[in-house]
Amino acid sequence: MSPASGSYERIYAAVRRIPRGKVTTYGAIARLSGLDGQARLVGYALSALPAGTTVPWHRVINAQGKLSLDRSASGAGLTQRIRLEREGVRVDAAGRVLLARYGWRLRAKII
DNA sequence: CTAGTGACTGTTT
DNA sequence: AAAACAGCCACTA
Repeated sequence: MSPASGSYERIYAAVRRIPRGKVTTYGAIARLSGLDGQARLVGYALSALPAGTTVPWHRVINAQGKLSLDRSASGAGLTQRIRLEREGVRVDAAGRVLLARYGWRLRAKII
């Protein structure tokens, strides 16, 4: 891998700013990275992360408050869930998180 | 160069 | 509440 694209670095930097025990959405990371409206690109960048990365990618979930990797609960999906719970973030059986309680910097869009 | 794809999102069925 | 649509843009073939 080595995309050599500066966008990835900005995305990773934004993800590292998420405090422990908090979560945020792909759209919010995109905005913090100067890539407003390009949530898809954030997901693409995270999928390219190496295995031993220090980037807290597990704190990034979708705008519906659910884990995007939840399906089949295997591999990364299970890892994300375990890491979140270890930080004190409660994850629903359906892979849902209460953004109203654990969300980080999600205002500034409503009204 | 074109075409297909995706760890997304908001709106409309 | 769940599914379908369309918009968005970088990456790969």
